Amino acid sequence: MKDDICERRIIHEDRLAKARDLLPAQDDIERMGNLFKAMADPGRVQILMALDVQEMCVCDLAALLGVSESAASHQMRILRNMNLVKNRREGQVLYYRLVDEHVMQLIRVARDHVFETAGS
Amino acid sequence: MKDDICERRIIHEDRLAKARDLLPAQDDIERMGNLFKAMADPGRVQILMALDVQEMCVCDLAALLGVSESAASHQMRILRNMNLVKNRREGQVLYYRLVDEHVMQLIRVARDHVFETAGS
DNA sequence: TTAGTATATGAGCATATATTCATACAAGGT
DNA sequence: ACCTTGTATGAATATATGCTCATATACTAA
Repeated sequence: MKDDICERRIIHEDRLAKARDLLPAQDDIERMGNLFKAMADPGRVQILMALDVQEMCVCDLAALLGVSESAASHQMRILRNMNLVKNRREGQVLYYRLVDEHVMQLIRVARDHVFETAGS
Repeated sequence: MKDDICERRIIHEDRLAKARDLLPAQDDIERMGNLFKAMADPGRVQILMALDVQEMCVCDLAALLGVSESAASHQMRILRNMNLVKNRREGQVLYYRLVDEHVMQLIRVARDHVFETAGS
């Protein structure tokens, strides 16, 4: 039975074991990465910050970002797929808003971090 | 004097103005996006979660992720550049750790979000 | 100094991501 | 029924990202 990390140096086996112990399932890790990926774009950060204070429709958001409505719609799909926003239809207009508190918590911590580490 | 959003529909000018008002400078938005970008990879999420409980060196992290040490080093550079980790040299070994509380706060909120929206 | 270990980094390649364009769908007005 | 508006989506293209490989650097030991 071959060790799958055979050819690799391991300086601290204990730390490795401890790390492996506390990590969530690969599937959850993947989803966390995807969540951050959904926020890993300045346009989408702007969208989320804007949606924190009010509902907005796609064409408003497109105007805010200065991009086409198609591009904005693509962004919204990414945010929807990652469960960051939900929408409500009123006639022809879809109003988007954040799904829950988590999203804004992430935004706030990120903003704090950026402000505190400014210029480093 | 031409309006720079001339050809675009704007349904709610008031909301647009309000959103523009509260948004941070473009530069900060950019840095927030880059922060999330730094976390937008399952491997780096694992690294950050591991570093929350203990210092680890590059070869430990490479073993944890099951990737080459070069690949791990590249990941660490990304995390370093975005001010998520710092290191301490002890002889030939560089021990990495998280720079501050923000990083783990982001990880925790993301994990909560993922757990709560599981299967949707 | 020479050799060895731990890590960093640049180039090149494969894959992923974002935008544009064209088109499709959904709702409302006529 | 038709046309218009608001939004969604697929394909194509341009850019970005992550990996590997080769090489460079930093430190230790002999």
